[in-house]
Amino acid sequence: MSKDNSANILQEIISHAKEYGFVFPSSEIYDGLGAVYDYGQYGVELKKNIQDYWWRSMVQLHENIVGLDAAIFMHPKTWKASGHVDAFNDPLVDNKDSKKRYRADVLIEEAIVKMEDKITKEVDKAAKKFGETFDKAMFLQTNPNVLRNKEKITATEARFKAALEANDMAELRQIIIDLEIVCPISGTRNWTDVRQFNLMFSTQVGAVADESETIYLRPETAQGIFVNFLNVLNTSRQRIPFGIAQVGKAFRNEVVARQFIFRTREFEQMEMQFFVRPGTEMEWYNKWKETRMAWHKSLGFEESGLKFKDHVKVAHYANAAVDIEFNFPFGYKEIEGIHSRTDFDLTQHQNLSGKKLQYFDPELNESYVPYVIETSIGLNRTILAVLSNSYQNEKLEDGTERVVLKFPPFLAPIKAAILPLVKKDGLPEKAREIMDELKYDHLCFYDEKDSIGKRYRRQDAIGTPFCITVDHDTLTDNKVTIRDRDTMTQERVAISELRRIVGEKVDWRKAGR
RNA sequence: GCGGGAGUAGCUCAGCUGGUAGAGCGACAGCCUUCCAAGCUGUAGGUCGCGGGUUCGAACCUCGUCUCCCGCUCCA
Repeated sequence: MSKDNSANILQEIISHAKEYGFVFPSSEIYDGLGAVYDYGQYGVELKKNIQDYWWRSMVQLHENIVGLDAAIFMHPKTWKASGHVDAFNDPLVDNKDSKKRYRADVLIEEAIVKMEDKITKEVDKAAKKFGETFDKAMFLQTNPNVLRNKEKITATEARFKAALEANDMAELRQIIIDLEIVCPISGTRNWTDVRQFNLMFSTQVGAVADESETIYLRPETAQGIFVNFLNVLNTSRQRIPFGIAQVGKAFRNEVVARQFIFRTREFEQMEMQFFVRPGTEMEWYNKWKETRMAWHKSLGFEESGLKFKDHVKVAHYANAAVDIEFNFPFGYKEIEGIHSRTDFDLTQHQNLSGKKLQYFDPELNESYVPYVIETSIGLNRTILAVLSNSYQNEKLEDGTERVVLKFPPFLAPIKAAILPLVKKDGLPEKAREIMDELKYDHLCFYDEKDSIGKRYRRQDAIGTPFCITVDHDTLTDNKVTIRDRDTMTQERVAISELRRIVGEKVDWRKAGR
């Protein structure tokens, strides 16, 4: 697929999502707010259905997983403990010629490594020259080249450290210039100013500014689970291994937030932290890897549209990490991450809070800080995946086209449309009767406007799996036709059977089958 | 932030060498219709992203500005 074509498909999906009430750009009447989106009448249903399905799959189907809904605001120390305060304050700098962006601290660190390499080379050279008589310790202490480089490293590190601690961006830039660091792409030293990038949004707690305290909007939901570990452990009668699941908003000041609802500054995560005995973490890591992949397949995603991608470089809190990637219109991108977080978070919280965050294991007769396997999926990304997987512009045999969203029935916003064939002869009244009965089980849609074909296509466009049509025969035989969205075929069934038939077809147990 | 593209009706877009806005689809109301968007009638909806300049006159030329989309580093 060409890049143009795939870009067009994303554009089509964005237009369709807006036109049919799935996703609207935020604050559109004020020219919009970049990379923020609102979910419309059908979007909110789709979102809720995906969320419910995840919750049921994780909490309802696993006796050893319980739910939690922790607040977005958390004690500031939380983020000190988690490492977010220190690890996600990246100074960024651009090379004006190559247009490439770098982390200023990484550039400087790399430069320091280069200096160290120089020393190593000098030592190797000398070792060759002097052979067996070579005294490495002596050489390191006396060789002028080595000493000069050593001095440079020490000086640079001191400057670097001081600049980082003082948050002095101008000084960081000056270090880059003084070290004569060049862009590996363009080879030039044409650098922009260094700018601080803060991952976390901060805000003030307290109505009076003077008395207020800066707190953060959580950048991940996980920490709410960790700080409640003891509370849940003490009240849920769960024993290790067990998990805590949570769905909620998280906020990150992304450098660039793009690609529709794929990467936004405000987003929703569906996370589960699974606490295990140390030493068994890889076993559970692999189990959750497979379990989560199977879940994605159950959404009707093509097997070829999903793949694992191991992290080469893992985050500061993890010892293993893998992404589940989905083939979006713009390529394979991460939709879920599975991390082995070790005992990093609980240990950190234990240290900072002074509370013992441990589990007494009766089998081992000892206490330990549990290890954690995290599954973390982006709800908004899943919505986009479901949308792009479902969106189809079909060419029909009769030469016409139709746009249809082939959602798995259990995810569809509207489960059934109730349509009187014509708007007279008592058909609307009969259709209303059916509507009033079915609406207690499912979200249904009543429509009597325009030709029946037009109404079918309207429902196709929002992914309604079933259209129930009341015709003249219905008045005497109490039967209706039920039209299948995907095959467009119809079946005549008794009204009394509708609840059962629709109920079975939209049952989430059907997922993946 | 840098580079590229684009802003005209809800959506997709047209609008000539500048002469103060149009289509299709959609929406709404009604008519007609016994099953797959294309029958008929009517209605609503736009200070052409915003501001300045040139001009008798700007959607169109010019300058500035804003917003959105795509790419780059970060991540669910």
